Amino acid sequence: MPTEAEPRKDALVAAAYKILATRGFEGLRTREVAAAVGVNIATLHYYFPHKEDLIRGVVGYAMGRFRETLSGAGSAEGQLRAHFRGLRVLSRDEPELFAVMAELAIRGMRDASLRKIVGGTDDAWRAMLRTLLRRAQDEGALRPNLDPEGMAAVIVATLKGTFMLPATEPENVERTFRQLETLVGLRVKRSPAARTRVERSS
Amino acid sequence: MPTEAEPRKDALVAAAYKILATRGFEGLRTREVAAAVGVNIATLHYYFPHKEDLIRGVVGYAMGRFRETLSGAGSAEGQLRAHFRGLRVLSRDEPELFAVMAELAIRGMRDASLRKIVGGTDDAWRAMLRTLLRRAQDEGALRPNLDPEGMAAVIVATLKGTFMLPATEPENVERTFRQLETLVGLRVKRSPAARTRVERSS
DNA sequence: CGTCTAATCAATCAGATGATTGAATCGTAC
DNA sequence: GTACGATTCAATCATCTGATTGATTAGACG
Repeated sequence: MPTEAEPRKDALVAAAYKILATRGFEGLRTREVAAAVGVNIATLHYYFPHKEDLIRGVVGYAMGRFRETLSGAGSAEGQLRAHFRGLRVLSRDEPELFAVMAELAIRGMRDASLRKIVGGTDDAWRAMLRTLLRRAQDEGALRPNLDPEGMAAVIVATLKGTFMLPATEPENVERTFRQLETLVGLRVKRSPAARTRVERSS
Repeated sequence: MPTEAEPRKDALVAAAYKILATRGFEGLRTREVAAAVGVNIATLHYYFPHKEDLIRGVVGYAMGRFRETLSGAGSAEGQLRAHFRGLRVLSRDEPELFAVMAELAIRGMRDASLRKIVGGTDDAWRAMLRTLLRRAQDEGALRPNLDPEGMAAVIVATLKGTFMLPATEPENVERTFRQLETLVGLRVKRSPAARTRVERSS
């Protein structure tokens, strides 16, 4: 357990994480991080010689925090549902995580080593979804005419756009979410003013 | 035409826009903006008393630049196709615009007035897509069992996640794009092991 | 020419910011 | 209790950064 080994170090990372979530990189100051922990700036530099080192600490923490949510067990359909539910809960209880991830994603555009980390997590996420989709499809729980690879890419992109760049009311977030589930086949189409006609395109 | 009225002012905004795209808010310095135009800092402050004023200028420029791409004429299906094609081209020729939009979207989380602007553009985008989808649907060019409202939300979220937070290789961007078009019905399902059956939902 | 205004610049300020230094403090081993 | 390594702090540095000041230039107008 690396947690209790260096409490001060972890506290500094946690404080930086919080500030990064609320103020972004634009407003991340070493002094403020130290103050939040109630520690002298020199102490911060004792553990993290350079600001960049502290940032790497936050990156590791945030990415690990997110990767935790990727795990799961049970049927593929169940895991899929659990994954969606988990994200919904996460966005409600811990929106800071998405704020931090967004900051990191953007910074990754200018920082090759960070881009590698963020991209890796992204790829892992997409790979997990692809596998889950394929398995759920084999279980017969999903639309059969669905490309798992492409759909996984769309899901990841949609969730990133929804949770990491939420420029609108929560109602739109929920609508996006539901539509995504419908597209995958996890949700029955419940159109109230539904068209009962169904044109055939072919 | 507000463009040629104040060339220096526009040049400053353009320079700030460029720096914002490459360095983000984290690396936006008034001195650098002034230097890029070849002008004294005091001159910058003559036109933009505060840094925030300059930023507002960039916001207006970027948002206007993006809203331009939302226009269109012709059949709904044609407009939809044109819209997707336009975004593809834009992401290839002018990725800075998406970088700036991402910066603004994130900053909007902490700045109410900015959030209003970004959210407004977002809403307009979604509304346009919804209308287009509905019309294309009436034209019979799209899957009939598709909720325009929900699908518009998903499309916007996906495109934001894809272009504004591109943490992966371009190949994934293209895959996401194609899958999105397939979902809407703009692209024939070219699955080699294709299913010819078409399920009825009701 | 003289005056007024818009535009521009060199020089500078005040505060912020990442980082360093040298001196405590504290617990542990001898 | 002395010595030593690990922590922590007060004080300070060097630089950066947004902003201001006062002077200068250029053009318009009479």
